[in-house]
Amino acid sequence: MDIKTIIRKYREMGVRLTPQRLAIVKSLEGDRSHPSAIDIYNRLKDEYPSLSLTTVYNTLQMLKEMGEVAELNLHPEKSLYDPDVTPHSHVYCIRCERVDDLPYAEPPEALLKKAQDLGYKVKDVATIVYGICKRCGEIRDH
Amino acid sequence: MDIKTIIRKYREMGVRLTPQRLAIVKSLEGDRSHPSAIDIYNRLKDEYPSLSLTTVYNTLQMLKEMGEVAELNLHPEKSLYDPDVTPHSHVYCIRCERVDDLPYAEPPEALLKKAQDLGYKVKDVATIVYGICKRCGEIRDH
DNA sequence: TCCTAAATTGGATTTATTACAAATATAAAG
DNA sequence: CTTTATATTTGTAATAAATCCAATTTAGGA
Ligand SMILES: [Mn+2]
Ligand SMILES: [Mn+2]
Ligand SMILES: [Zn+2]
Ligand SMILES: [Zn+2]
Repeated sequence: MDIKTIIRKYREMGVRLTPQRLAIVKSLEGDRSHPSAIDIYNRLKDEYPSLSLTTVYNTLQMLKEMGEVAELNLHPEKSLYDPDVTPHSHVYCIRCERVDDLPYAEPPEALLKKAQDLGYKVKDVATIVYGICKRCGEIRDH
Repeated sequence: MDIKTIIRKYREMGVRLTPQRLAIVKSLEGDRSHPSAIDIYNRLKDEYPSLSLTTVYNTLQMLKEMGEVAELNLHPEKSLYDPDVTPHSHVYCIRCERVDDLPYAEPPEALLKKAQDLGYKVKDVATIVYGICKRCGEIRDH
């Protein structure tokens, strides 16, 4: 996710370059926190008081279709968004909902094989590690 | 998930054996469809016209805590429930939401290692294969 | 500067899930 | 079998994420 690339793509697509879209893209650039739509909205609403949550959702949807952000389904309540679209995995703290990146690792070949045997055309594989983060572990420990 | 085992567990826990709970447990036994709470509710409401969705959720929650069903978060909209709690993975059709079982496969050691290095106490790993099922592939193909 | 299609906004709507209080029913005791 | 205490169910209301929609605003080309 690189602002210049995205601005160029926007122009190529004939899509308008609005302050809201730019703000969302800028806020996402280099962000490793895996924010939800509401997180992004809350971050920006002071600087853009008229910003609407709908615009955040619309822009995320568009960025997703452009392949510039990935939507993560780590837990049932809400989707998280990741401006790093290179293949990698995640660890998710089941206590505080913290998310950290894990490197890319080749998924077990047997799974892809079996999915194909069942007739599936495989598009993606997600590996999610669930655990308790350092801080949450320490809190419980005293 | 075995009815007799569950009935015994219920008795041991001093939990009442209501017709609703038994119906939900029976409907889940051997079910490989990975139903949502509403799927279960719809299946049973003819036979138990007074059944409430709340009871379905309560019972699923209880079965989850008993370790008799697993909650799957394959997509953001809703949780699916799986009476097969042995470790295994899933393929999810992104067109029709069909879910099939995949065998258990050891997750990449590097991921667990890295999660631990980050300070996480690992509790579980989920591998989800996303793809297009046979039927959905054929539909698009003509 | 003007104009128009595209985008934003705010509010309503949908859908999954949880909360809660009143009604009901399990199962133990008499 | 009847009574009773209380666990459970039910129906409805409340939450929360996400989407829909019509009215208003605005980007950007003419
Ligand atoms: Mn990430
Ligand atoms: Mn399964
Ligand atoms: Zn934590
Ligand atoms: Zn399908």
